[in-house]
Amino acid sequence: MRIGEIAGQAGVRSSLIRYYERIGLLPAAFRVSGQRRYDASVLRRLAVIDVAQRAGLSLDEIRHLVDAGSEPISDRLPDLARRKLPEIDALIDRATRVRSWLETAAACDCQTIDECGLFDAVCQPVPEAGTVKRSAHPGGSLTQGLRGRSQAPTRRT
Amino acid sequence: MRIGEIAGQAGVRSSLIRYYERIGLLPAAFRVSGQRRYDASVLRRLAVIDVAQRAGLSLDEIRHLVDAGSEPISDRLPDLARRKLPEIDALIDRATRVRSWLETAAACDCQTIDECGLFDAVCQPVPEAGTVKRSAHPGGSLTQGLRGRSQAPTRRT
DNA sequence: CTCGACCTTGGAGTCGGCTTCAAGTCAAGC
DNA sequence: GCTTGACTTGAAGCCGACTCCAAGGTCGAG
Repeated sequence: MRIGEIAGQAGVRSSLIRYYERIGLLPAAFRVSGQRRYDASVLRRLAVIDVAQRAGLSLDEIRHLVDAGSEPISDRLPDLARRKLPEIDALIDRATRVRSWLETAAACDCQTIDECGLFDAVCQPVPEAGTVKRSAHPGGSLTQGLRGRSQAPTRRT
Repeated sequence: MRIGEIAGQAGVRSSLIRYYERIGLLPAAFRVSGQRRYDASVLRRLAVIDVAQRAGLSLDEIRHLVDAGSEPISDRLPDLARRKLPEIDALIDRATRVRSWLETAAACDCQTIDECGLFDAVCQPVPEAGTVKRSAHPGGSLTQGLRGRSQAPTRRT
């Protein structure tokens, strides 16, 4: 199949497929007089990339995972997986909090966000609510610190 | 408290707080001869923004939620919440799939990604595995279509 | 043999989310 | 009064993830 067909079936633009190839997320496609030809397996790959990315992995991280698959798995895969697990747990946790709050908000008629319990729904039980203060030791702050950010994707389209 | 102190406690840069104020995510701070002064409540706000953002809401969406709180809740809040719920459900679902795969990967010694079941762990049970083909009707494709992307944040720092 | 649809490449542009920089202001201690 | 460190602003820069564009190549139907 040519790139346009793949793109159509995957629901992405051809430019994205070329871009992924360029940055090493997809292996260089087989060419017929310059034009890329694919078999259906690239659709799986694209699906995996999509899900992983939406789950908060960067293209670079995904590339490591996927690279590992094209040749004997590098010893970096289990390491990466172990490093990434707590992050994704945190993501799921946050998303769950926000979800539950959104659920409330979808039905409520409070006058302020705080009446809706946004903060409490969304943040870890803070040691002393009201006394949201803390010694400014770097990294240790509100709800285990806003710091240490390094999450998730940006999606347009 | 001055901006630097808030930033320290929240574990972010002052520039981020100014930026959030600029784009309307934080209300314009009270000034003392030009310099911003805050009370601790802004820490809650920052925490909420952080969690929501990491849960996949854009700053713009968060602004709508948070705007609504500063004045009587706009009628857009429940709407936004209802629109956002399925998205966040999808996010949680994807993250959960990836999580379970990562868990496997952390312990495995397979030779290829596919042996690790990346695709199967990460994608919806596809109608006919192997027959990953479909009529290219826009939006309807692999794993309910990669299309319609519009998720989650980008975080550096 | 031409036409139109589709493909190629490299490079520039866009967008969200920030940070950095330059040039200047403020306040507290010596 | 002067220095020092934290603050101010606006503008520019950066990064990830893409898309778009121009100038051309490929190919199958008519």
